[in-house]
This record gives sequence, C-alpha cells and structure tokens, in this order.
Amino acid sequence: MRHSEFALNTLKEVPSEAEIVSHQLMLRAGLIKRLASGLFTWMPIGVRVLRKVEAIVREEMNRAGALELLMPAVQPAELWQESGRWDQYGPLLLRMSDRHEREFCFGPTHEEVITDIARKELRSYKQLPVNYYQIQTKFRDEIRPRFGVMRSREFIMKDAYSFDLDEDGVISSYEKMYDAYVRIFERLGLKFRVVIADSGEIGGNRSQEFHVLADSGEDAIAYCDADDYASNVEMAATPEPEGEPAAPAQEMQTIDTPGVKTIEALAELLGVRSDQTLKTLIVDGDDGPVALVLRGDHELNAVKAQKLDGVASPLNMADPGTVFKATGSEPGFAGPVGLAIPVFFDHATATMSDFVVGANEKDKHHTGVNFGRDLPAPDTVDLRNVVEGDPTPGGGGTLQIARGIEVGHIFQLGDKYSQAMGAKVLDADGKERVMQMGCYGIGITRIVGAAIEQNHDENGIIWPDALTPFDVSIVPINMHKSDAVREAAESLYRELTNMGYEVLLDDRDARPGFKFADCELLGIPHRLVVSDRNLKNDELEYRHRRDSESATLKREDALKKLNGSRIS
RNA sequence: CGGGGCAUGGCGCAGUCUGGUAGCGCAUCUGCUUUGGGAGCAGAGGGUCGGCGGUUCGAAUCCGUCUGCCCCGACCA
Repeated sequence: MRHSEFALNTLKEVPSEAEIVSHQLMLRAGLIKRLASGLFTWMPIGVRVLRKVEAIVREEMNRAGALELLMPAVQPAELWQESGRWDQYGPLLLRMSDRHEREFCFGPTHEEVITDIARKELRSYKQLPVNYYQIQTKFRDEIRPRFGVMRSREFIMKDAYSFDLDEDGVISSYEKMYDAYVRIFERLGLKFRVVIADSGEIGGNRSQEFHVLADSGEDAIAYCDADDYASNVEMAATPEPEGEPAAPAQEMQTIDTPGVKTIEALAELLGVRSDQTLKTLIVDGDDGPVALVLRGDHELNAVKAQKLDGVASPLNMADPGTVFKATGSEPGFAGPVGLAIPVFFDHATATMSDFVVGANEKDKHHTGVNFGRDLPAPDTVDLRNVVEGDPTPGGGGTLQIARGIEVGHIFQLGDKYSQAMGAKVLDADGKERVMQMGCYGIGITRIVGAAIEQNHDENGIIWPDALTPFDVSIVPINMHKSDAVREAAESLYRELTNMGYEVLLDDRDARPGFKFADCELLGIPHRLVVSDRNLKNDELEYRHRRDSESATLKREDALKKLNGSRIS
C-alpha cells in the first residue's frame, strides 16, 4: 500500500475523549473514530488489525473442529422469554420493536438462538459432539461505556457453543476449547494468563478466563509465584485461620471518636495500624440486615459475600435507615459487640486481639476488644479479597496480584439452556436426553485494545507481528528529489510485496522526521529507510520498532533480516 | 441511575465572569524555500459558537429548557 493512496490521518494531539493509552493511540493512529458513546467506526488501518485477529481465531477454531455459522444480530423476544432471560437480563439488553409491534433485541450473546438451532438440527447422539461458532457483532447497553473499544457497547465477539450427550462430553469439548484458546493467544503474541473465574449468573460448573496482562487492566488476578495457580481475585479463596489469638492485654474501653467514620481516620486518630481494627458492614440479608466483619485493611469480596446463606444476592449495602435500626447509630460506628443481627466474621479476624471496633453509638468506638471475653469466639467465613502475600491454595507459595484485561472466557454451561428450551437428542437406547452445553467467547475488538495496552511506548504502538496492519514500512528520504531513491524504493516495495509482505510505502513528500514519527505511532514492526546516502553502497537502513538504533545493512542482508523474523 | 464537568472550524484550546465585527496552535489547500527526527515564509479555504425558546437596539457571552459527550460512584459502616 502506498501511503498516498491510503487516506490515513494521524493526530499529533490527543483527543480529549480518550483516557487510557490504547484508546488515545487508536485515535491518534487513525484506527477508530467514535460515532457515539460506545460506538466506533473501524477505519481502514484498524480493520486490517481486526482481520488479523479474526483470521487467527478462525483458523484455530476450525483446527479444533468447530463449525462456523452466522446467526442474526437481531433476535426475537420469544426465544429470550423461553429461556427466562427476557426479564432477567435487564437494561443491558437493547430492546426494540418492529413495525408490527413485535419485540426484538439486538443480541448481546447467542445462547438462545444457538440452542434453538441445536434443538431443530440435532436429533441423534450420532451427530454429537458439535461445536458451532461465529464471529459477529454484539450489542450490550453498558451503563458506562469507556476505555474506547475495551468497553464499548457494540463490539465484535467470537462466540462458540458446544453440544454433547453427557458430562464427559462437555469436559472433552471444553478442554479442546481451552487448548485452542491457548494456541490463539500464543499466536497473537500476547502475554496472558488463564484464571479460575466466577461462572456467575450463567451457571454451570467450570469456568476460566483468559486475561491479557496489562497494568491498566480492569481485573485483578491473583497468581501463585510457585505453581500455575491463577484466579480472578473475585474467586481466589483465603485460607482458614490457624492458631489462636494472643491473650488479651487490654481492657475494653469506649472512647470518643467524633466524626471518625472511616478506617483510615480511625487508625490515624488512635495511632494504630488499620489491621488492628475491624470494620463492620451492614448489608441486606434474606431476612433483615446482616453484618459482615472484616479486618480494617481488608476489602469485602462481594461475590463471596452474596453466596453466604442469609445474605441477599446480589449484594446490597443496607441503607442508612436500616443501619440505624440494626445498630442504633448512623453508618460509620457499627461494631459486632452487642449487635443483635446475624454477624459473619472473616477468617482473618479470628486471630486478632486487642482490636478496635465501632461501638454502635454515634462518635464512639471500643478499643481493647477481644474474642472469648468481649465477643464470642467466631466461626469465620471467607469474605475478603486476597491480597499480595497471602498463602496459595496449593500451599507452595504466596500470591501475587497482577492486572489483566479479560479477552476470553470459557464455560461449561451444563443444561441450563438446553433444559429450558428442550434441546434433546436420542441416545443409543432411543431415549431422549437433554444435551450438555459449553460456551466460549473471545472479544475480538477488545483484543486490539488489549494488545496496545500491553505493547506501546511513548512514541506509539508496538504491534506484535501477528497483529500488525503492515509488516514493513519503507521510508524513502527525499524521494521527490532523487530518482535513484524513488526507483530503489519502488523496486523494494514491489519485491517485498511479491515476497508476501504487507508493505506501507511512505511516498509522501514529507520530511523524514515526520515520516518516522508516523511510522512509530502506527507501530509497524520493521522499517527500511532508502536514502541516497546508503544507496551508493547498495545499503538500506533497518530498524525494528523495538530497537533504539538503526543498522545499515547491504540490501540483501536487510531482506534476509526481515525473512529471519518471519513467523508464518 | 446519583454526583461533577464540558460542548466555539477536522483535532487541541482561548474568548463567556464584565453582551458590541469569532480568535490562537495543529491539520488542510496554493506558491517559494527547505529535506535524516513532527520545517520556514507568504497567502487561502473552512465555524448556524450543540438545539430550541427568552431578555436586549444587539447574545458564543445573560436566563430557561432540551440534547450530546466525558469523568467519578460497594470497600462506608
């Protein structure tokens, strides 16, 4: 592609709409244009990247034996009513009516449609297993779209759905997808981790997420420094307490803490560490409010809390009126001493002694509180987020925390949809059996953003070879003055193109620095500079996007160098 | 949804308080000079100042209203 024929606009200044680096660079490099909140046009250079991602995903899905189909983006309400999700899904689902007042939605996912296909197409166990997939546009009406294509409302997803006769079958289909996903992310050239995930509302038993590692990631991942354990922090278990609390050294006292409503303020006022305090959170329960008690420096884990018997799901903090009724005080001074509602203590509180708690009275806290004396020794539960340094479930190491961007998710669904929608086949005994399903998603558009989050520097994007819109950039110096440079650049362009490279020839009449800056912003991995200076010796200047220095090489050596770095 | 902010040429912004000919930088176009790290000079094009309504002799500016966009939002008990 000649630059002069590729209508590409780059920006020197950062559009103010963009907050994170991938969004900024995608706008500056001209990959995307925003149309409305959470809606983006993929410009020609962006589409080149998108197609690379799709091609790899498609190849590996096909290799794994999955069958590509394409379902409608718009789906009839009846199917969603049949699965029960028309009412469950909430405002995330974009609903619409046609001219006959029939209701539809723009698909946020396709379990209903595929299950409908499966119940019509699949009759016999002999047809199983089947894994259908598509690469297609979804719409989810996010509360707050942000981070460019990373959390947009419309996005492209590869979604796959497997159908098996029994649980052994699902496990096998799931494992095939796991292997395919590992190959996909390896081929994409991204650093990633597979983590144990919450299967959440979708149900089913087993679920893993694929995260691209990046400091700006929205998700926290806990992983072991000694084995291959990795988990979404939402799901990472904390250990049961070991040992006994130290013997009380202080008497319980009630002290004045006017206006002190936060743990930080409390710790500062009393000159204690936050891990010597307890925080007591009042949340809605199934039958009136319940209290959750954590060490002051720990964070509540909502996913864990809402799974407890008696705690409302989804988790909801009690309103101030309820807090007042339950504790006799406004929020900020709740504590477990003398509290008449159910109380859950986190594991980490079990070994504490001489700690500080709210006194259930405005502007008062208790100090020197101890289990066994001021409070009954608790049965503790797992309520908190893990933190760096916690022991791992395998016991072999300690947890580290990394940030990640979720780009893939695989589930064993079981029969949730097939049961609700009657997707059955006949087994070898001629009996009807409800099929077992799995579902497997990859965020195609999100991968592009995640790749940039992981691979960039102050000058721009640094594409992994597998994703780059162009492999090589040819930068001629003074091409419009020097026929020798022009001819050399054109012949190099033809030769590389014939060799199968995707080449961007910067044939603009611009100064070198301008071209270099664009080249780096666009993140093209290989750059060849053609100049009179080097042509005399039949030389080219080669520089990889990650290099800090250029190398002047004989033309054939430069080509060899390119070939040597070829991956496919 | 709650809170905050913004809306002026393709992008980034000033002008609004204190009403009086719509401006700057980047980008674009033309010409000349320039050509190894986002060039210089000279000129040019491009804006119903988000929409509607009001106040006024006069509104980007004041008032009302609507719309759009951005940011923050369990961890406080």
